[in-house]
Amino acid sequence: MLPVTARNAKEQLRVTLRDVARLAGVHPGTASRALNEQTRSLVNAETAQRVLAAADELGYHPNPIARGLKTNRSYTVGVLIPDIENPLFPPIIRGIEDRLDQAGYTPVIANTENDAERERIDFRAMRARQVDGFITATARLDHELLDEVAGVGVPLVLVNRRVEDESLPSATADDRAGVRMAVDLLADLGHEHIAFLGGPTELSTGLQRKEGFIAGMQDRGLKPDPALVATGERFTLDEGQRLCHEAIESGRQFTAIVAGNDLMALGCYDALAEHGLACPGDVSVVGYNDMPFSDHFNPPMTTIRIPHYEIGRSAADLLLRLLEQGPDGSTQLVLEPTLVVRGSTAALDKK
Amino acid sequence: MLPVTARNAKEQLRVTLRDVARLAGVHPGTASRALNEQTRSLVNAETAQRVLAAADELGYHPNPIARGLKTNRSYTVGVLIPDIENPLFPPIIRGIEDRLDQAGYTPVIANTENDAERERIDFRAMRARQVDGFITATARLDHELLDEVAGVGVPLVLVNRRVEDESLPSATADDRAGVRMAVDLLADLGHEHIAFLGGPTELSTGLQRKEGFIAGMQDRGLKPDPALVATGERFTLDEGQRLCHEAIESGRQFTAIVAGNDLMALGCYDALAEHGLACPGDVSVVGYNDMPFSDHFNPPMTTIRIPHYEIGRSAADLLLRLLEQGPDGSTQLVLEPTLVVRGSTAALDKK
DNA sequence: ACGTTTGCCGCAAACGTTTGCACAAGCGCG
DNA sequence: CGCGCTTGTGCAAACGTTTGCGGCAAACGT
Repeated sequence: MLPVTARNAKEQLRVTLRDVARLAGVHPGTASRALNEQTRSLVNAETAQRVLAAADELGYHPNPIARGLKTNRSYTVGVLIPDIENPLFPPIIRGIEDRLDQAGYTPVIANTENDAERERIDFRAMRARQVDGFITATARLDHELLDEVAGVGVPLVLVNRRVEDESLPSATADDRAGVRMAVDLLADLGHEHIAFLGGPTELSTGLQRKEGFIAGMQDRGLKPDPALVATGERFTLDEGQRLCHEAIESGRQFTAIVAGNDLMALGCYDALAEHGLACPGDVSVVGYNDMPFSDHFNPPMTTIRIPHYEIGRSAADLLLRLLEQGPDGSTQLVLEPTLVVRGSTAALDKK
Repeated sequence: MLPVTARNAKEQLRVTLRDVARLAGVHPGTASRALNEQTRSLVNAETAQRVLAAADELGYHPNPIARGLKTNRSYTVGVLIPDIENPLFPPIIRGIEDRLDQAGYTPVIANTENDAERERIDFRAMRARQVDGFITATARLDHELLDEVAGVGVPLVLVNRRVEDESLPSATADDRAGVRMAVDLLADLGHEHIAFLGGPTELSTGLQRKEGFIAGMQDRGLKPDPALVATGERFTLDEGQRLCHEAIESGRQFTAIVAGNDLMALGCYDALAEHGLACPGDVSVVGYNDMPFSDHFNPPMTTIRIPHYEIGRSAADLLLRLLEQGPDGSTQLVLEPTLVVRGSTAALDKK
């Protein structure tokens, strides 16, 4: 036999549907119908009102676990992030979270550390947890995983990534256009020997930026030096640094760098400095993403701004549409990037 | 190796305990016992083996929702972060996630935007979602919320924050010691007029750093100028900038600043620059946290390093202990900070 | 030989919902 | 006045687990 207070506390903790049904003088089933928007019409308006009042009085909140068991929905969505320490992602996450919250969904975030195996594990774990859908910024999705998703029919949208065949809905910025703006800026400043130190081409961001670079160069009548078009294995500072070192040590001549993203650009800063090269004095650098703080680096970074928050929000939006209205083709949402000129680029000093 | 992938994928959709039991030729109840570490001893070793094999063959993963319904546990913990865009937090989150994953728990992260109301909402929402415990970096916990937590008896640990009465377990760095190191450095460099531009004193981080500053100054025989000890409303760049402006415009003389955290220090950079003051030429600045990228700012920031990742990990550790072994007093885990000298501090130019 | 323990395991009742189905009024209509 | 139809509600069976209880052998003690 429990002490009264303990029982009270316990019941306060867990006020169940049965309790509100009892208070309202109806059957739990009826209470359930009254509480749910969609089924409320099935019950007498007056009764519904009574149930709502009772629920309110008791401070009833449905147990999502029980509900989920019955409905196979968790009102939860998995969010896969490749590297949460990349400042690019927090704003995106914020966008996703805001939009999802608003619709009553809760994001469950996992950090895959850019590791395919870990990605797979997180993915499975989340599916086991019955997430209703996925938003992923890690588009290294191998086909096995893709099939798994498709086979189960769980909605998935990509954020800041795309897949080649455009079979998956996505919210991204126009990467090709973005780096063309970078190339244009550099060309306008008089640079002709421009290196591209990009990210892995298995990722759309890596591939499209590289393509954009090549195209942009050709448009300006410049010939990209194949030895100066490198692709790193990850979008990290270290990789940027490594690539930049290699470029310098290759002996090829260049006066500007278009980096795969801001992190890689930052790596270039380091490599340049280690070789006694000044930025932008000797070499101009432009990044990509305009991630938070890139205006505070040394020098302030010239980069391509993409609307982080909106991209996240849009991705969530896409997913919600999928969740609530079923598949409607795969929408490819692409937002416009803009050029932000700061201190890491300078006009070429003609000698 | 792997069985036929298609079948694997299909069956993974929903292979239930009943299926496993059937394949193993036992009752579902028995299968359940065999599958769970703690109850495995209740079933014949050979039978258990058979069940395990069956589970493996079918690729069985228990449905956490159903399990949670029965056991009142979700194997999920709520993580409350005040500002996910502050680079300090991602590494902490990573630490939390790593440790939690390892124990089979999933973190559910919410970003409270430093807003008390939103904090309350997130808190409630998570409780409704049956999280087993909380890790929170937002210690603005008002008493109502605290009572709520205590009343329900749901475990909670603070990360990078503490409460005055030490009634709540926490994992933090030694804030007092940290800023004393900052003061010592500055004093060693010859500075006597040092400003402290800190964060809100409702937060332990704000309060303790301020106290550490006063104590550190006194130890060095310096008298803090009350007009130069300011406390901002938030730990943000903007607040740092505002405070620094005010300090400069106050007309009081100072040659160094101890900032509440790296973000605020960055704000000081901006304010100083706007007033044509050089850092560290005219004014030295030291931050706090050594958050990612503070080595790449202009100038590279002198700051106090705290072990972000370990703090997160330790917090998770504390919570797990609470979860699995019940309350054992409130452990206050405090880790040691270290001084990182970079370019934002310089010896005072004696005139 | 006969209780009694012991070790395994099956049975079924939960956990808090949702939902198909049945059923009871009430009502209009022929 | 009975027929069918609508509207509102109750009933009970799920959803996939865990777990107390009891049963049934086999092993044991005397």
